[in-house]
Amino acid sequence: MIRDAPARRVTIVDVARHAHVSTTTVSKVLRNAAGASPAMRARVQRAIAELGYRPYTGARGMRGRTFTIGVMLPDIRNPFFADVLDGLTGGLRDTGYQVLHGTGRNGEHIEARVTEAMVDRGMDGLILVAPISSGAHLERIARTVPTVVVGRHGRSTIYDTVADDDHAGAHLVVAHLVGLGHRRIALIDHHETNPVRLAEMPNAVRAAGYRDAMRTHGLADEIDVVSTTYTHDGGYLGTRQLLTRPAPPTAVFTGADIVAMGALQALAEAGLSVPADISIAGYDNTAIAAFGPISLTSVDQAGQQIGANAARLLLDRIADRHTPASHLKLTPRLVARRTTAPPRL
Amino acid sequence: MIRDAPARRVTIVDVARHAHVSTTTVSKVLRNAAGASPAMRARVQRAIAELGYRPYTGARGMRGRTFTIGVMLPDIRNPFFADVLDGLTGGLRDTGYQVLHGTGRNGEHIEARVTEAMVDRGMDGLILVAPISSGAHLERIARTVPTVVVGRHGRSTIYDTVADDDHAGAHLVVAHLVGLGHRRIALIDHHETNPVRLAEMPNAVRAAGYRDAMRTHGLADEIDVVSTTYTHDGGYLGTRQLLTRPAPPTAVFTGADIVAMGALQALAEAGLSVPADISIAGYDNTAIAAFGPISLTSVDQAGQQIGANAARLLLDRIADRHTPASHLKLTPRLVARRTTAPPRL
DNA sequence: TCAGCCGTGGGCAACGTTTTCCAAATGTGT
DNA sequence: ACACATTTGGAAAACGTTGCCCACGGCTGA
Repeated sequence: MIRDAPARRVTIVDVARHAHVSTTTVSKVLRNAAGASPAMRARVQRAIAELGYRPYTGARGMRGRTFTIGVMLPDIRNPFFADVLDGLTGGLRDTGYQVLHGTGRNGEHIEARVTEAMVDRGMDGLILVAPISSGAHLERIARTVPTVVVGRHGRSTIYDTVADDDHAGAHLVVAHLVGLGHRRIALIDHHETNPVRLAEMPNAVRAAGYRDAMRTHGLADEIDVVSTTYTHDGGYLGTRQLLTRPAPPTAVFTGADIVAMGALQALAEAGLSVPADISIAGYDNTAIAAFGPISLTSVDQAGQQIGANAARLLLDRIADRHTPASHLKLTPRLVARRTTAPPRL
Repeated sequence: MIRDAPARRVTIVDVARHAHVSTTTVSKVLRNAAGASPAMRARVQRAIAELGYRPYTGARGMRGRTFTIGVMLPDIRNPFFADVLDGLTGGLRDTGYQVLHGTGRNGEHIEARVTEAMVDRGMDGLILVAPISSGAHLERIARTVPTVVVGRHGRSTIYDTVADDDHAGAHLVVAHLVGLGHRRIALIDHHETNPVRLAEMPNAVRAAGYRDAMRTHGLADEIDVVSTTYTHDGGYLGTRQLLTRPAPPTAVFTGADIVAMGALQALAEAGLSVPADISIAGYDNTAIAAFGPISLTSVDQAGQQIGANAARLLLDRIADRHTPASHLKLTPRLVARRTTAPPRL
């Protein structure tokens, strides 16, 4: 025989029998609820340890709680989300909640599947990181289970949000580049048509911030936006497109570090050197930006803090569903590195 | 009032009442089990759609299945694991299973918490990617729920495994470097003392493969191993250590791409250029290795395929728990790029 | 015509836990 | 010693789903 018949799981009934008490008492000890004497507690604890009992979450769920927090991440490859996740798990440590995550893959359909799967599994709270779902879907979810949305700028009354101040972040970058003497500053943006998302998604807000900052610095005529995608390939293609301009930009602001990577690759292939020929700035300050040989100027939006705050808000929301929704906006910070310098001449 | 009282979830009873049938019939339709006429099916389907009913997984779990596959990832930052996850979810698409993952953080304690949480949640199958837990723990898990272990070389009779042939991979790298003319080829390894893991963990097998290959090429005397950790910092520190050698190596094989990143940084700081002064090879062929400005020579272990195979094995294992355990070993491939070249002189 | 057989739909118990209620036991103040 | 409050432990009913049964009706074949 290759593997034993899977031994029946130890249940609360087994523990009760083994400790010569009722299941009620065991349950009280488990939840350390009132109504069990210290002596009983000790006895039950011992039985639990001896039998290696672990409560079955499915059954607990049927009575209301699963001690599980679901986290929807759009993309496991973006290290910024890893920072957020670190902050989250840090904030949820020692709370008795277990964090499980699912990947939405930046697809509306897959994202809906993941979030509904989490609801179906009776999770006690949800954290949705940079979701692309419609506001209506988000509100429907949030009405069912306490929810915090990270990295999106809507001001729902139903769910809390934590986001980076992307508008300010874009201003930081433009100000930095203008300060270095640049005027032809282009933006590589993530193409977006949906009007709701156009207002709420970080990329849209960054783009708006860029336009606004350009105008503020009297560079309204130099506004130049290429719409691609927030991917390595998007940065590559967008940059190639920019290089065909009659007067190519002297600096490119990419809305995300990965996009900047694609841009760097396109520039290397075109034989242009950074920052001598052209300056590049990213957004997110991911580990790769800090990496020496790359040394990308970027905007740090403090993923860990965002995650930690989201965790805190979620715990508050679970504790009381009736307080008004909070909307936190964290201030970003420019990290100037070696991919930005004054333009030639 | 800020948010409505969370509406009671629609249950199978509601559907049954709405369709004027029994819950049994609804259940049959849900699982498309035999014993329901086409007419009934249609009626029930309509009721389900009208009410927006979704089965509650917790209750299903109590009857045996949760349609959930749990994936333990050690570290969400390593893009290689993202490849594995892509392969996994690809292989599990359209099976009705939902994938949820948890992070073990390369900590024995946290990893145990995550895996047990998955068991507690009644998951139908588990995929453990590069776990660091003891073999005993893994077998205990696998006895409870169908389990596939990815990236570890033990040959358990209880769980299936899928791994890269790390021994062969190390041979590929050494052969490549020797072919370029290198003799002083050092290895940066992950420090490991636990004897079981020493035999089973990929890093250990890579190290063994390195030693073996060096001997094969008559370079037994040149074997030089620095033990640090498989992190960026580990690569940085290990490389600094190697540079203090009386006769520093002309080539460094790092057991992972991230380690190579740290190495590159240390070399850049030391004013050495790659590959003119020293060659560097990594392992995993992560996206960053392929990235133009880096262009790291690496070993591709086909994360997607590993994941897809793990998914297939798991589905087989769920279908039949009694077939003997399979142990797949996938052949890696060297991807030579611009960080390796013949040594000076 | 009738025994036997399917096919169809439903009743009901079970899964493991929490929680409400209740009874018994214990303690307190006279 | 007695009434009364408090503490302690347990019985039992949920929670939502599945799957084993069974009953009923219509058909088949002799």
